[in-house]
Amino acid sequence: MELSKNYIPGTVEEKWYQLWRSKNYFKSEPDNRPAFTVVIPPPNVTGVLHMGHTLNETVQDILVRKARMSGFNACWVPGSDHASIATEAKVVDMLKREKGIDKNDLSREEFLKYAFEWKEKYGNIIYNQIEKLGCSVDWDRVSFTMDDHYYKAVIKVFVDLYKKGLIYRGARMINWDPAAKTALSDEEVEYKDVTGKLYYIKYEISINPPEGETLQSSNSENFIVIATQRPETIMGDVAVCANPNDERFAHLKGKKVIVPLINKEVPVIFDEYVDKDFGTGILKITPAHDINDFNIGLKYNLPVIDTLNEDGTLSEAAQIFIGEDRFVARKKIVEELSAKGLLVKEEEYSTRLGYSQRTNVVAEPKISTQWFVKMKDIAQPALEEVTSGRINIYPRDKFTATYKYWLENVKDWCISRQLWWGQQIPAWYDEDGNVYVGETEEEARKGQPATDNRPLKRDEDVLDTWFSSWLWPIEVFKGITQPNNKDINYYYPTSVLVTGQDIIFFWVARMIMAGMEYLHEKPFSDVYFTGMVRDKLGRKMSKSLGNSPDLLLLIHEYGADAVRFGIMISSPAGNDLLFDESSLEQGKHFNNKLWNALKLMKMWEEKIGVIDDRQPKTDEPGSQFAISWFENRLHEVRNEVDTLMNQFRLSEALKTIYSLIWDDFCSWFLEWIKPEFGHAMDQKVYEKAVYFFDELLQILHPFMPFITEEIYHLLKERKDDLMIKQFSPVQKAEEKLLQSGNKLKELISAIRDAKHKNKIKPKDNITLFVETDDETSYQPIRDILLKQVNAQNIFFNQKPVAHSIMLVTGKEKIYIESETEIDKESQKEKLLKDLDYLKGFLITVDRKFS
RNA sequence: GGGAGCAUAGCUCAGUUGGUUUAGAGCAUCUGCCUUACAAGCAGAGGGUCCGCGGUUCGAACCCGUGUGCUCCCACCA
Repeated sequence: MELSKNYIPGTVEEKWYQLWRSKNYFKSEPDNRPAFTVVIPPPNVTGVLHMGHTLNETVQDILVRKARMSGFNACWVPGSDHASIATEAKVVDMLKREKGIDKNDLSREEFLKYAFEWKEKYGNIIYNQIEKLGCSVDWDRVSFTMDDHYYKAVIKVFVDLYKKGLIYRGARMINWDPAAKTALSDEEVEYKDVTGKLYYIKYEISINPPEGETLQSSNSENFIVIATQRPETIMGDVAVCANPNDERFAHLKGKKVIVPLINKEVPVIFDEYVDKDFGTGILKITPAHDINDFNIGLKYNLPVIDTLNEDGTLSEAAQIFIGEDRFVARKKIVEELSAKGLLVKEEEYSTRLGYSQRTNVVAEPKISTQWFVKMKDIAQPALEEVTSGRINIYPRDKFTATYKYWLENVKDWCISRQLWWGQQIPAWYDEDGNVYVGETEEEARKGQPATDNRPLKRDEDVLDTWFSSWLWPIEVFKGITQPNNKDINYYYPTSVLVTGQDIIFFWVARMIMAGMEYLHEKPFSDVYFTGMVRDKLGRKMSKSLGNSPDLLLLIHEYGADAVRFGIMISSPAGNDLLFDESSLEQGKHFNNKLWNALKLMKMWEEKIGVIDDRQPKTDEPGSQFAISWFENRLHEVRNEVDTLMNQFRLSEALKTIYSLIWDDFCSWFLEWIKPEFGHAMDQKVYEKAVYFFDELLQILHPFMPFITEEIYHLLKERKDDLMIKQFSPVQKAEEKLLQSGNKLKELISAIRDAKHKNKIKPKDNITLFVETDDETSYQPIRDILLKQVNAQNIFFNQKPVAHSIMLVTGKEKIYIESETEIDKESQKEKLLKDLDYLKGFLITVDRKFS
């Protein structure tokens, strides 16, 4: 068979993925074996896989494949998330751009039709990418958070929590996204440091002018200065507030001030909340647009004047600049204040603003009636699962504290969204505003005896995406809609969750809550957080920077195995990963190394039994030594790799395997058993080499599934496939053999080095001292040395003699080049010490013939 | 403001209870080699006040203290 010069991944990958799939290797059904279950963190249905997904998916596939080969019934559930706000934004945008349709002109049903069409059209992109990456997911279990049963489960959970009193509706200050025109949860707001401006505005003190007189123009006596970042909200002011201990404002007790531009009188109030030393020491109270002001407003029973519309423009309540965008209005108001001499100054101010995670616009604090989940009680069991160690988080130090802190201080979760794409809240209202909750309208009515047959109107809003994703590990097995079914009983709790640290609150914590609430059991035993993928300069990957590579292009260029290799080798557990294409290059080279080892083996295979006319091979003992050494090295590495993988140190596990294959197998073992030029390969030795190669391919397979399967089949004709080949039990390595092998490697390196540096001339005799009486123990070494270092003469002795002596120690080579005996005390001492350390070898270089 | 993590070669990182490490790997750099599996390779080389300072110890990259720098998370200061 003719093998190509280099490994070509493309067709090989396509071939094997289809074969594996057609043989149902990815499929899982409950059986007698222990389950190893992983649910994929569902990517957004209309998204594409970015490098972060690639890392997560690769990690999961490695764990799943390893488990599958280790006697587990491995089940990896793929799927996607409807991602309500993100997807809806995309559909709205598409409708406007491609069809010129405004969402407001569509009915809910019409819009959802477009949205589902969009999902059908683009929803398969991620599945295709998951496939190309080689992920062994069970395609018969693809789940989507808007599947019929899933939708029902979400509704059922809402109703259930409502009945338990854990869901309530109320007017609260929430974060509002003026672009998407929906409420957001606190977690969906990202705070960014920005340089803003602080405007110092004059508020005149009302002096109750007699009828008919206008207000006096300002002087230092009759106005105060208030600092604000948001002059466009002054029309919503309902008071100004100072600290009661602040002497400067004591004279204002009982007075009123005039809000500029709209000339509205508001009272001066006093509260300890105000920091005397910040700004001007007095602040305006705008309950509708600031959470602190809102709280103060509640305390002093102040009115709430919302001066903004849902889209962030000024409302009629603002009286001026109605309909102008909030930022445009700010500019105009500043101009007008300035024109009227009411703007004292403006200064640069560094602050933090909340941005909507999805639309990236500044979120607006807004009073709004929304649905909330009471978190305190359901958070408690979720906290205990982690603090008790029943759920392990990796890396532990980094995230356990964060997790605890959030749960201990958890706030209620705003779950209603003013969108259409998602599970519609199962609540109905009558004309009087009474609320009816039930899975259907009929049921909702039933729950409330006081109702007559008045028509009810359903709540227009949908639920937060995370209110569906928190059921993911349960409902992918229909655990909510069909409790106690065969799948949920077998697969739950799942084994490990692999996900990004950025969704620890959004998703991980809430899944644990849902698991405890509905199955009274944790949803997974281990949580492994991967780091964030950055570019090689450490920058976040983003579309705008153009530093986020296209996964399919990378696979096309390097092959899926090389992509997997590259991303794993540079991925220290839990730390951010700096993605550099050169690591993919390294993966490609590694493919080729494996490929060439295969080529060498195939060459040998052809020559087995072919007798040539030269001397029969003489290196039998050498090969035997090589075999027993490598066998133990293999055991050693398998133990190491198991330990590392159990600790999720996958990057280190891969490095260990890489060096086992490249260095120990290719550079040492294959060289040691290589027949001398023109000689045939011994059948038994060859078979052993094939066995080792098999083992290596198996250890590597979870990391690089395609090339390993391909080589497995090219190496030998066989009926089974590597992907489902079961690992043999791990054996303990024999220390002595490992050491002998290492010593021999050191020895060969030392002699090569000595030759390189001309310390040994080609015609030199090399005398090797071995601390043993047993000649057979150094015979193999002699064989290997003869072959490896091409020494003319190698002699063995049991005691060191004079002349030039080279000591081979662990790391360095010490040459004693004297012509005389080693009688100096220091040299003797050193020699003895090194001899002890060496437990073995000494070489002398006899310069007699040089 | 509160909390967490990190700091080791040009870059990315190992270094598991302090002692077989006068500090290792991969990548990058430089120098030789197209040697009959592999130039996607082989053989070599250079490169480090283990962030600074102090302490514990026979012995510290590792433990303690302190300072500096970076990163992340949380938090309502106009």
